[in-house]
Amino acid sequence: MRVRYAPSPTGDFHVGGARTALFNWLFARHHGGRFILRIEDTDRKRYNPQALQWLLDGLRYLELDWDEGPEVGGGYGPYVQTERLEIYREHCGRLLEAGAAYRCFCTPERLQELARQAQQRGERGGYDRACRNLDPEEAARRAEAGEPHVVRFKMPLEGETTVHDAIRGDITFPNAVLQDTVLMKSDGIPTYHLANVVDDHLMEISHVLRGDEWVNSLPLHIHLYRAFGWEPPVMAHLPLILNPTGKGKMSKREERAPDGSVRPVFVRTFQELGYLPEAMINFLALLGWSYDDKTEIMSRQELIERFTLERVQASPAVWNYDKLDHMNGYYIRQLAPEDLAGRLVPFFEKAGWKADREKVLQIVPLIRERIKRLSDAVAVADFFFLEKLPPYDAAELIPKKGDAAMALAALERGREALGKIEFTREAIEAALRGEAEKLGIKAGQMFHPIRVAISGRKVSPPLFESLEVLGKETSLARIGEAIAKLRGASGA
RNA sequence: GGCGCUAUCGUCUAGUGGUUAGGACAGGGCCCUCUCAAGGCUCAGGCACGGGUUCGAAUCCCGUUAGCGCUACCA
Repeated sequence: MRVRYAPSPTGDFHVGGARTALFNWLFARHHGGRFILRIEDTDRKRYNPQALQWLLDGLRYLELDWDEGPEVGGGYGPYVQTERLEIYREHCGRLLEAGAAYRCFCTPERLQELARQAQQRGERGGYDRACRNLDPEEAARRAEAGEPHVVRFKMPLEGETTVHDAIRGDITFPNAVLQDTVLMKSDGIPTYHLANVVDDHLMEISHVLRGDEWVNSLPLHIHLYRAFGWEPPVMAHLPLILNPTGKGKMSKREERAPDGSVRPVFVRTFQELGYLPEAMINFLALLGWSYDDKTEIMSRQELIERFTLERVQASPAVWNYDKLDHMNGYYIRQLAPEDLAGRLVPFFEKAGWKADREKVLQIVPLIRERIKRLSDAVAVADFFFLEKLPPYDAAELIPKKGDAAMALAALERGREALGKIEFTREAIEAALRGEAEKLGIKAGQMFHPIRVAISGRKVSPPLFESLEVLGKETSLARIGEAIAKLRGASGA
């Protein structure tokens, strides 16, 4: 079995595309087939030279390896469509010769006018097939003379076309609504339809798994295969991914909110935010596919073993960031501490901190249950790395049902007690609890000011462990700063 | 507008004629607890509507409605 993922390099690698790639990849790996990557760059206007790199990087991040395609080659190349132009021209010629297609000399202006008139009538009608009945020999002469033209496919005018989709079953279209679609543009570059069909055949693709937005062009594709005298591959249209709002296809753009947060839609952004490839794969696999009534967490290997087309959903799926975050958090917690530490280091370094592995390894147990994305660790663990704590208000130091005097007492007694002990988790806890008791305050009221003093925040990783990792010197210094801040604020 | 696809908790889904309609995320509560998490227990929440077929429909058929997609010399 041979399947392909055939993206168009027009922009950033989108999660919708990643899902399509993943289903093809899982299908190939499950059946021991080949996964082919083909670049469909026939749209010169929207071509983006960075897109290919984004795509390749994204596939590598997700660990979706391709057996044939760019960089790896293969026996059916080239795998970039603009390097195959001669092949399409030759095949287009065959269609022309067989009378299955015709040259159309209608100008863009005429087409526009046609559309305008249709709209005036409240219709949407397409091309009027004015050139369909031109004498082929005369048309050939005009083309020879250099007259600009496109090549259109001759769709049947009457009756209906029934096509088969492996997921949806038979689908029937009245031929009257089908268009004489352009196969070859006036610049000699084929449209998607021609190039795609020709390549899928020549590359011996056995199963086409693509997005649902293509079902309406399936009749054209099937007629193309027939016109060439080819057997079409098994066609399967995957359910679309919808926006979290449920309104429309998943957005192709991501905008940064004023606070810098993003709702990622590009694979690159998910990677930058610290989504684990194993979580992405697992989540994406469940978007339009399921294994049974209980199992959701599945390794790459399990996914490969279990993936079948039969269990692919026909209905569209709404993207759910909460579920992805949950899953990513789960996978983060499953990571061995050394592994997690290694993955965290780049994020800390990007924040500008000296993050040696040893230190990160100490921090990992304190934060692994508190992050959903690797990048979250930066905000959670900042106080371990920062030389100077970000400014906070003295009022933050005051515990619940307490006042400045209580905070001050807790800090002063805490500092004194901590100064006298060996800095281990157990000793720290014992010392702090002891002081709380002596002061006649609740343990929480004792811990709160110290937490804020060492982390600069009301919410932090576990206090005793944090103190231990921070070390005696830094801890006492920060408590000292808090005392000074509190004294200053109380107007002394 | 036309054509096509789809329709089970808010969301992802299990379910293929007989089930107390199951699970997960999100939400509520309780437990654990130094904050926040994580974890455990638990509650609430659904077969779009209307007709058939059948002894019996979430499951099969038809219609309605709704959502989405396509309707380019873009893919």
